[in-house]
Amino acid sequence: MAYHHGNLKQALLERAAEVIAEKGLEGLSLRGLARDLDVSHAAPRRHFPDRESLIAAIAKEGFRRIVAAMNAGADAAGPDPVARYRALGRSYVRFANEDPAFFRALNDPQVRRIRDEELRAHEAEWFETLREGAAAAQRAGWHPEASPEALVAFSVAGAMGAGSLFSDSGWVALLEGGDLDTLADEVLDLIVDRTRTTMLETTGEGDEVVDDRRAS
Amino acid sequence: MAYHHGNLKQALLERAAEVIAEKGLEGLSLRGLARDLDVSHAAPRRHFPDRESLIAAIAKEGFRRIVAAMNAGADAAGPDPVARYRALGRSYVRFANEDPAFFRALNDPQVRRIRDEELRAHEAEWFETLREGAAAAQRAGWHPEASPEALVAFSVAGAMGAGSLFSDSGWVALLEGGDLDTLADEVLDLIVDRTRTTMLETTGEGDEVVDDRRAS
DNA sequence: GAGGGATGTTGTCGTTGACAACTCCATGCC
DNA sequence: GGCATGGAGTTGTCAACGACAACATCCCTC
Repeated sequence: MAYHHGNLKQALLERAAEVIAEKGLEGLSLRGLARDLDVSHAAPRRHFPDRESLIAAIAKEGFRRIVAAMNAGADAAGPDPVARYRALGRSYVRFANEDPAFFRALNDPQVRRIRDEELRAHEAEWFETLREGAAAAQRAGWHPEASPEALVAFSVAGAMGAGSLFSDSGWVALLEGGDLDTLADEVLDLIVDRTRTTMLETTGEGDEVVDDRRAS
Repeated sequence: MAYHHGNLKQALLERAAEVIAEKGLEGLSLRGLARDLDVSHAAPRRHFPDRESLIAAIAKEGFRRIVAAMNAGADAAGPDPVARYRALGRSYVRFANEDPAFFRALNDPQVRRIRDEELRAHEAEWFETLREGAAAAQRAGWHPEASPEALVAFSVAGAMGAGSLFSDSGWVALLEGGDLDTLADEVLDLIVDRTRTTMLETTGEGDEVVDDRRAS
């Protein structure tokens, strides 16, 4: 135990998440992590060949978590596709607030430049989660007039924008009044806009709509 | 002219914008700029005491430009407040595509951490531009049911999200089909959603609505 | 019990941001 | 005309960092 750390890779990832939360991504250094974990400055290299690969690993974990959070939120919202769609977005914003380190890692331009096959697969999975949620909502009568791809872009933009806005203290300071959670709910309402849903009379399923605001 | 550069400060800012466009913000180094401009490594220090102040200057210029672009777009959209509001967002997204260096600088988390009074003033000015646009649109009958602050948050989130989405080649690659400009227009339509505007019969001004898609 | 791979260490190099001390030069003032 | 002043640029240096190489140690397996 004196020589070998035991589980350095996991420890690096955990400490890295802490550092990102404290000082941001640009404050993350391999040597700093090594110091924090009492290993030599080159030890991290055994697990991550360079700084970028460590960041990529963090980002992958972030996508895993956020997709899991979104799916969990949707499942908690019940069967109605529009409610599920709303829960996807709400969970995304919630994640941005509750796990800012990972959220920042996901949207950091430095991360966005990384060309890593696995990372792109995780990105795509997140994207597809929103795509399928939007498509299901549209099949259930939401925005029947819009093109599916426009709804995808609208969903992605709305989620990323709301997440960025509410997780950035600088922007939040410019928002006047009220509870942030309430405001986020109102923004989600504007995005989802249930009045744009044409109720499908054939099934009647859309009539008893679950209120997903408190669901996740 | 051999000793003095003549206009090093401006040259630094211009070259910095180029570098950001090429390699991103993290690829920007004071020493690199000095090399590019054939001055000594410490020369930039006379104009920008540290790297952060240079980046802050870039970001300030970016906010100036984007506010100008948004106001110009709104003016070109005519008198209808909802059309003007839509043009604000459309101009923002257009700016994100046409001037990616400055757009990235604005939204970079590194920039968002900078505590610079002038920079915050510029941020606030941008924010207020959207706030006033949204408020005017609401006074003209747009989303009369929503709380004003929710509309502000929705507007900011929509603009930032759409800008981030369409200016990031990684996300764009996941969007299927079609022309990006058209898709951006459709997303703006979903955000603005003219059908949510209650026409004010008293003035009748809202009846002849300008189509602001081609306006800016 | 002898490899051999995985893990960690020491040492080094080039780059960078920050800082100090010095030099150059334009301008204004006596 | 000579000189002070301060803005602008230079050289030199330091600490921190990422990357790399060479070496050391540990553990597992055959």
